[in-house]
Amino acid sequence: MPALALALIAGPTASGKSDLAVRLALALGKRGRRGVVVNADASQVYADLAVLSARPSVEEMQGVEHRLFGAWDGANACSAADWANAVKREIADIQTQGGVPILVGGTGLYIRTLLDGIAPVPEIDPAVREAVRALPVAEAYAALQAEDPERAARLDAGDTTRIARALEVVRSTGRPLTHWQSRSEGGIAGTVALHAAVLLPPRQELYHRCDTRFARMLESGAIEEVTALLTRRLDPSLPVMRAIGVAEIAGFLRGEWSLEEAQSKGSQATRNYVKRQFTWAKHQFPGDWQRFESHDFPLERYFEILLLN
RNA sequence: GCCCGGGUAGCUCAGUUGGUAGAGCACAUGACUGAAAAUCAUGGUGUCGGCGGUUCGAUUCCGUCCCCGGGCA
Repeated sequence: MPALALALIAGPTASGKSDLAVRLALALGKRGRRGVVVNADASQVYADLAVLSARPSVEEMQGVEHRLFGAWDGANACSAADWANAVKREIADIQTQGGVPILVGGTGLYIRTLLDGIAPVPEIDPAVREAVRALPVAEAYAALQAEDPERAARLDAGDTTRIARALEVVRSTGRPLTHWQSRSEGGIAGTVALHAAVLLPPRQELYHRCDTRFARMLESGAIEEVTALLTRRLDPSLPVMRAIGVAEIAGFLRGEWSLEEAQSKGSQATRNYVKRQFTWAKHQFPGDWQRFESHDFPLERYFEILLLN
């Protein structure tokens, strides 16, 4: 049985990837195949963030089915593995119906987890997690040096996220992270015919688009969106609360800075993020995935094989 | 016009009792295994406003001019 087709359009924020995904779906439609766009972005997953995560609008979707956009309530944190499990079900479902899933997104870790799998670390005891995250970094690092010196040696002393993760894993599972990371489970790379394209438009152009994009968000409901989110009084450490723009707009709403400042902070955060995505896309995605540095990506030619079948 | 502040990195500002300077941010480069729009690492940035003077040596002291604030007229 031939491997089932899976398209992937990856790239940084503001690279125009969502639009290309829709165009690919429409092109498939013209040839009698059904393309379904599936979200591979960590923030677009949350229902609470339509404007701020630049979720495609109904018009932008152009009648193409989209899945896993706004699928999580902000009160629930979605991890890379959570997303991978959900997306696997969607992919299987779409393929069963003869459709072609078109993954689109910017979260490298999510995409890697889906394709290569991830270490089978058991669920972390919530009490352990809470206690670990309450520790100041220096203390957490000192604890890690005692409990998992091997991992501690490989981490920078200020890397709060990874130090907390390593510490919660040893404490909750009784084994160090390296033990679990010696193998990865659940990857689907070997079971699909993957057609991947990585978009990397000129940096300066992207930065410019980040600025206009955040300005437009402020005009089109981002402030209202954050107001609504704040009334939920969610744990500020939840991913939904850390999406770009939330803290920037919240500060404005609290009167800590002007709208103008909120805008420049938000644009700045977006640009910084784009740089990180760039570095990931360049070096972390498999080397045989084609990178496109120009803005006119030859969609139909590149996905020719998909469109012919 | 006079009196005060001030002029140092792209920005905001430290600092040098005279030995040509430094933080944060920006920017650049990179890392990335269950919160990843997260977290972190590394790295330059430079006529120290101009011109003179004193000095072995001035960004620092002196003179003068220019520019930006604020005040008084």
